[in-house]
Amino acid sequence: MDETAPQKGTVTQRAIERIKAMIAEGRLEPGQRLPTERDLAVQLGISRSSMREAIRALTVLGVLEARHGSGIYVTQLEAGDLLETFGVVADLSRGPRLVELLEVRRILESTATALAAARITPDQLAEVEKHLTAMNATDDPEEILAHDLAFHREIAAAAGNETMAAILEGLSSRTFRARVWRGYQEEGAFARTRREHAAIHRALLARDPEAARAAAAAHVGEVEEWLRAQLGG
Amino acid sequence: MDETAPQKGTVTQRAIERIKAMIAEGRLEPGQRLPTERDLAVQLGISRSSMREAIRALTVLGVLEARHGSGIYVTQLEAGDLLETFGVVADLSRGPRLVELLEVRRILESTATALAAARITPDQLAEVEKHLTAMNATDDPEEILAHDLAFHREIAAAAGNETMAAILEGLSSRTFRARVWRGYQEEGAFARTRREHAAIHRALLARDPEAARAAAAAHVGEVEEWLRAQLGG
DNA sequence: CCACCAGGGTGGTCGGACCACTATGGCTGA
DNA sequence: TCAGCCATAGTGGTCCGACCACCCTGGTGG
Repeated sequence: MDETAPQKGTVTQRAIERIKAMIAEGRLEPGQRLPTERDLAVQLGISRSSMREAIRALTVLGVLEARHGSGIYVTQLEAGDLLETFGVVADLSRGPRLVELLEVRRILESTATALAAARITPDQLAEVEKHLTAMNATDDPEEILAHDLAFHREIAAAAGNETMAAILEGLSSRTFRARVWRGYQEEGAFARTRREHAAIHRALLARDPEAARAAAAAHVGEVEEWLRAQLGG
Repeated sequence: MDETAPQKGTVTQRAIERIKAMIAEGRLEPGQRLPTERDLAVQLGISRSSMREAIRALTVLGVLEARHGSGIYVTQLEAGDLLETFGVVADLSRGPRLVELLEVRRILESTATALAAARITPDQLAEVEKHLTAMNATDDPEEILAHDLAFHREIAAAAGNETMAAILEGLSSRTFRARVWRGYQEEGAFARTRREHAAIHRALLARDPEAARAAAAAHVGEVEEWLRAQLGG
């Protein structure tokens, strides 16, 4: 019997787990710098190539950050860092799963908007209004989309739950919305969208959580139903 | 002027984007096999090392799957595949962010339970009851935790939204719950937990969505409040 | 005292070699 | 004839060593 080798999975996978464990146990603090790739490889008894694959994997997960010429650092491990990959799900989903994603977004966005109605500050509200106005003042689809995203992002931020905001960000990522919105807006949904945004804004202004929840749910629900019909027909 | 090189970011990062784009554009179907690492490296004009890092990154994201000796394949791109990384967020989050995660879970889980009350089949209900009974029949914390997880997983599955179920799975991952549950249950919360589970089951049995929503929200909310108090004190 | 810059150290890339595993096809034996 | 075995080619997994591109620091010269 040989008790030295745990030997499960690839060495790279083990290295990933080891580093994750070090962070989870607090032996590596957010923002802290790690040893060199070369040193880490020696410590874990693997080659630099395998270690680099592990580091790369943790980098795309938003756990580590590699700075060329400087070193490897643990990110701040904030919601935005770790949930950036959530956008990948939205970008690679098609068909029925798009509807499911919109359903999740409807649930979270309606709650976030309700919370925002109760907590939003005058400054944040002004920011929301800025994007609402800008959105209605142009005909450029690209610009409309940008302000639309910012409008909802500000509201999510005002809800005071960074994690929820980060998830919603992923569910509304540029490429995801561009794919769905394109067809939706081409059917002349601009007027309806404008009305729904106005309703959300009105609820925020009135600090009415229930109205805000309903308005947001209806807003996302419209797109959801349209997409469902697209797939069904 | 040289129009050949886009030259943004590292070559590995570019390779990741290229492959993601191929999948998003439908040039690579779910389950399909990719060219070999060596061929892919030649196609994208990079070294095999860099290509391997790109593949490893997409592997941990649940987009690709490498089978030793066989080849590299696109996953089915189902919710479970792509959202597996969501558990990392739960595992590496601490302090206030844990509360935020529980808040997200409360929102999604209450909705999922409400949907389940309306849609659950007799078979699924029997499965839920099985875990409920098993959970109440043992004193082994490990076993209780396992059945607790399964109890909620079955309910989430009955809601009929795989994406939501996958997110909840990540938010309830074993290590995440073990960390929070440990302290919570040590304070003699077993009885309360048992009562709350019974309430959820009763609502499912009565096919009462509103009661189910309330029971699930209260269930998660209890833990949420306890954790908030832990941090505050 | 400050601005500059050269050097060492870091991550990024490359090429090649070998190992571990899989899958295929032909061969063997019933 | 055909089922089962097995050599083998091809695949991903690992390692090594070299070089490049970039940063940061400390010394230098003004």
